[in-house]
Amino acid sequence: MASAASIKAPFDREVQFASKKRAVILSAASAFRRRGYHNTSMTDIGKALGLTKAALYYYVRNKEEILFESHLMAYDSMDEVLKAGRADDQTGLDYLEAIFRQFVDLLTQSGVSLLTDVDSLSGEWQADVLKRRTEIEKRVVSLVQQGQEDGSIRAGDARLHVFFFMGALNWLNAWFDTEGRLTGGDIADHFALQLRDGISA
Amino acid sequence: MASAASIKAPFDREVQFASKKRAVILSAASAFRRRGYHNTSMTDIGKALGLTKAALYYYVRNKEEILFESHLMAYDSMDEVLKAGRADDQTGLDYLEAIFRQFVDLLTQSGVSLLTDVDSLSGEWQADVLKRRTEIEKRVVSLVQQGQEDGSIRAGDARLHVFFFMGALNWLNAWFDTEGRLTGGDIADHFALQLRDGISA
DNA sequence: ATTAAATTTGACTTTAAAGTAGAATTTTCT
DNA sequence: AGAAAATTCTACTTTAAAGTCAAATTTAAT
Repeated sequence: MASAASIKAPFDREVQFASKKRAVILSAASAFRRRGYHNTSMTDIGKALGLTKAALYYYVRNKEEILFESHLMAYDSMDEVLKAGRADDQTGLDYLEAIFRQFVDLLTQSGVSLLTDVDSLSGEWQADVLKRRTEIEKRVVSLVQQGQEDGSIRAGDARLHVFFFMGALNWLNAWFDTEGRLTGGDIADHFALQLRDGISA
Repeated sequence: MASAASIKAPFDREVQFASKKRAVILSAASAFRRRGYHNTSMTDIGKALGLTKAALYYYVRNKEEILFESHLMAYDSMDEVLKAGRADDQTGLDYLEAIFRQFVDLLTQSGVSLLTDVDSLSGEWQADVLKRRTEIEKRVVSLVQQGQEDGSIRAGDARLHVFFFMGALNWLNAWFDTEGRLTGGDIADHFALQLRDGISA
């Protein structure tokens, strides 16, 4: 069994394989974000890594698996963010803001892509991804509700509150990397304020 | 020349042709919104109208033209909204809110779809669509700036203000028709408030 | 009723991209 | 060095969907 922290990791076959597979998925995800799933061919994905299309099939079963894993990676990152607990002195609104900032950071700085091509996934895989997304949405909705209970967030349909600012997050993918003069931090600051003012009590 | 208001319109061949072509595009746009451009085949589009795939080619040159026209229709509607002038007693913020409400109405009630598949358009067509979108964005940004000048909207990068709430608009497409219990009006009300609070001075 | 134009179709070709097979190469281990 | 395993390649097949075309049908006017 290979431990990620092991000094031997670079010589461990499983670790090698996993990290290459990960590279395939990350690179593809970035292309999907920029040009869309269907406008990115397996040949393109290979080329970006200096590989031939056929070589990719050593790491993944098919193209759909890449899309699937791209989605999972994004949701894993978001779950990770959501894991961090809330400090006792934080209001619900403060906490929500902190989470949202980290979401923005993920998208602008960590190369994580929130993809919209769920419909290109079939059956089971699509269901899995939608489940993950719904799960995260529910947790964010519940954060909003906590804020409403402690009086830091104004009343109103919590789900609509969430859809509004999650839209900003998704839309980020469409324009961000084409806008050179704004840093991820700038955007996080701005968006956090707009989120806060938009729903504070 | 066929006038749309003419009593003879139903017997006018050009009018017939135009309205059928329009139906093709609207129906396709709705499918694109729900399942995505590449997950909707010409056969699907035909079937939805009780036609065979080949019949569609009587109305459009190719599939891409449908996507192109879908985009244009959406932007035409938005331009229409933007045409309405501002009343003298309206603050910049009030005016922006009114515009935004109408955008929401378009998407929830008028069957207009704001598509994201710009990358599936090639060359000239893609450029045209992006130009239209940029144009609209600019006008909205300028509304925000007017609000900042009259003191109704707080300071800050006007483009970021706009990207935030335009994201909400785009994201609407992804979830709206799957949510039966909310009317377009509900959403417009809620979103208008969240927009307003998010950027008011 | 006939005719001409408009509309639609069934049956086809084309195309782009996914996916596969087996050979070739590189890496790791002894 | 030699063998075995891992990795990648070239060349191919398959597939799904776009797009075409000549013929059939429908519609509207004389």
